[in-house]
Amino acid sequence: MMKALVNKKSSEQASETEISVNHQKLIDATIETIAKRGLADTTIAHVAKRAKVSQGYANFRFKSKDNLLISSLQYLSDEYKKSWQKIFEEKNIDPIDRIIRIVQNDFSSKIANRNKISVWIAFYSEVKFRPSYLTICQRQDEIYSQQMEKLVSEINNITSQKEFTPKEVSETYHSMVDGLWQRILFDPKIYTNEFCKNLVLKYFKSIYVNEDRFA
Amino acid sequence: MMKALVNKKSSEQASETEISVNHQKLIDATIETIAKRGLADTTIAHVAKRAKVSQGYANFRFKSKDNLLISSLQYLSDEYKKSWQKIFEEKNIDPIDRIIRIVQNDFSSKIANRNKISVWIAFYSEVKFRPSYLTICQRQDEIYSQQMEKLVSEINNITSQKEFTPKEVSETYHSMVDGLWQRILFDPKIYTNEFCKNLVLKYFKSIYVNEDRFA
DNA sequence: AAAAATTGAATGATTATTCAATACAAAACT
DNA sequence: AGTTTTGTATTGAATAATCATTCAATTTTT
Repeated sequence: MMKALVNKKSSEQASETEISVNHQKLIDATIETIAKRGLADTTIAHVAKRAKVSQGYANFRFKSKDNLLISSLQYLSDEYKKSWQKIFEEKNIDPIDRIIRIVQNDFSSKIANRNKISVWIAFYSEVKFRPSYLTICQRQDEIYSQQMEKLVSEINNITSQKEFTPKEVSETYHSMVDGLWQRILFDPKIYTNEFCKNLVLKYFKSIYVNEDRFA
Repeated sequence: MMKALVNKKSSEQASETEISVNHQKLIDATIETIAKRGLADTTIAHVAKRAKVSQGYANFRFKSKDNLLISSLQYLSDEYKKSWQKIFEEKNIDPIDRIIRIVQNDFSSKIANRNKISVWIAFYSEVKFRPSYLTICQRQDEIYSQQMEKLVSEINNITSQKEFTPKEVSETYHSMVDGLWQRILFDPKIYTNEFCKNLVLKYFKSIYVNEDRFA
């Protein structure tokens, strides 16, 4: 009923947009619910209530709870991907500045906050048992790693750093980010975004010794 | 009934040992069940069946499912702790050799295998909602970090490495390990234990440039 | 008025927990 | 030694709660 009122406001738009509104509201509500209660305690009833639609509708709209969860993970993944794709696609930017932008993004408060991280880890924890979760996570990793290696390769060329291969640097960075995200969840007082970002920059400094921008 | 037969075999032992046998059987079964089915799909019935006791008994013995899960996490944590405590306590060992032993342990097949890792991450994912999980994980981390920093500090002294503080090196190492464990879960073909171990050793090489043992 | 969107109560499946009944071991008694 | 009694360990079926899913009824839009 309250729902209907809200929709009425945008009733001039195409019905597809209408559908998208509810679609997105449910995905947002799912992510928020997982963040607030954990995946184990995320029920259709909770999500529906938060999205202000009926329980029956939530199920009807996504066909199943499983499907709603998969869509939410996909959304989260797309959101993250967009944020780093933008940086990789920027023109006329020095490779080192670009990688610094990547690090800043990975520890920006929009990406690396306790709510988002807890949702990521909730999905990670089920990856072994839900092939669809695994596929979404792997696809994301693959493209990120690919672009990252290319970028590191450019930096290696500029700096004539020979000791560490692009793959090694990229993998090390990636694992550090994942590990630090986890630790933000454990103890956000100690692992502030600033602390994490600086730790990673210092890692780059250890490899590209003469490069001041990593300080 | 079948259970009774098994118990009879060891009936000469003290009854406390008897109790411990079932206690441990249930904890083992819990960890195995989480590894095989995931935390979300781990029911008392599954655990009891795997431990070959009745469902009622499993609950009775641990008072509640929650309590059984906490005990299992505590067991896992203790097991891991023992493995690195042993290395930290070894006498007459060079600091660099000691840290290499630590790395070897963290990526030994007994510690860093998909089953164990999936159980860890299952618990991690609930850390935000279960204070008892958080406490267990934090306590472990704290002691590990403390010993690690002390060890890195010794190495810094020997090598007169000044650029990176013990805390920085220790945190970086720790986050890399957590991140790599996660990646072993995603793609064990690429992230073999050997690959991970070498990546971490290479990180140390980047810091302690003149030290050949990290190669 | 017809079609589409949305509701919410009913259903059936799953599951932690309880507890009366049983099996067993140890102790007490012939 | 054998029998009975007592206390403890264990069972498994019943219970009650939770939850995803369904769908007939209602509301809204066209």
